[in-house]
Amino acid sequence: MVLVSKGPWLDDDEQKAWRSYLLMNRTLETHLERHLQRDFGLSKSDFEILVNLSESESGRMRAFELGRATQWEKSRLSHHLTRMEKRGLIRKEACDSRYPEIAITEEGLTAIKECAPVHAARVREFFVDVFGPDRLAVLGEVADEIVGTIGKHCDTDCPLEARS
Amino acid sequence: MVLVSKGPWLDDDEQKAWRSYLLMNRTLETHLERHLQRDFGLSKSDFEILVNLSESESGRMRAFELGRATQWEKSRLSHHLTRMEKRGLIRKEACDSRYPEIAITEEGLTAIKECAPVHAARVREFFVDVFGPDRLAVLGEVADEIVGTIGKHCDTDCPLEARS
DNA sequence: CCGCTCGGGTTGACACATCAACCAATCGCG
DNA sequence: CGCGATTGGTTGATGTGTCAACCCGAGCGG
Repeated sequence: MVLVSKGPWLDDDEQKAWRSYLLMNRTLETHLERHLQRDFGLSKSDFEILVNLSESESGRMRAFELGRATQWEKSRLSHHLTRMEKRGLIRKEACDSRYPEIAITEEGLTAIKECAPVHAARVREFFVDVFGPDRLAVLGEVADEIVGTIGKHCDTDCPLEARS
Repeated sequence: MVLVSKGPWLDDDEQKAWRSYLLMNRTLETHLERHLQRDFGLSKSDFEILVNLSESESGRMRAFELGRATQWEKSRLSHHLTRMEKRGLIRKEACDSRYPEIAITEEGLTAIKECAPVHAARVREFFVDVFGPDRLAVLGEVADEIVGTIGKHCDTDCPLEARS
């Protein structure tokens, strides 16, 4: 346990930074997601699945690989995959006499190929370019530290099932 | 329209930073929210509403002031307030022969007073202290820039109703 | 006075996330 | 062999967010 030097409460600067961060998050997320939805009819979740599938060699993965890649809970994954199948973006194929594989469809492939560059451009415009290379590098470092810190904390603390 | 110097796609460093950022977000959010829920039975949304109410002088606000403060859509706000009323955290009072005011209840007040310091401590531990003052200051700046950039972009572009 | 629009707010339908319970094939081990 | 534990996956209930439609009291032009 770290001795908290300044007490548990946040001082004004810290509050301000934290709230700015929260606001940035929400703004970025809703902006990106709104456009994704409006222009291509895809949600952030759809996008994430399709990216993972399309980046794999065969365009097909076992569900739990997707789970590992996305860090989703299995039930969320299952639900979302059935919804995506209904919309024709993916297919569940029972190939090797066991658990099904998830395959991207033609439709899903064209969808992701259309929207990925546009999405990347938006990320560049509103995130990468505003940060600039130096500050972006710093952020990357800190982000990894934070993930590491929480990870360590959880190892000794909370019963997350989303571990490898 | 800015001429994108390096093309729409992200290079490796940018990809890495962006994905680190996304992962940090998810990790932080789920961690904080999970604990808030587990320890106090409050969601992030509950917390946000209660903070705003408890920070106001009278402990009561008009719904659309909450809307302005939280940047939520009005329907989300309405739904969530009715749910919170059912749980006894707030009350809707029709006071001045017009639209109702939202008042925090005793129960809501004790809830927020209990959980706020613990939550703040977690934010300090996993966010503020990992960043450290310098990097935190930088982040605050960038965050505001990004919010500003998206805001400007939206003024001339998208029909967000969540504007003052 | 009538009919307008407009702003604050509610409602309903639907998409989505989470939790707990369940199912079924397999593996370890007696 | 047999049986319990584990693993990969599904299901249903419930809480939450979003969109579009609606409601209703003001203000206002005629």
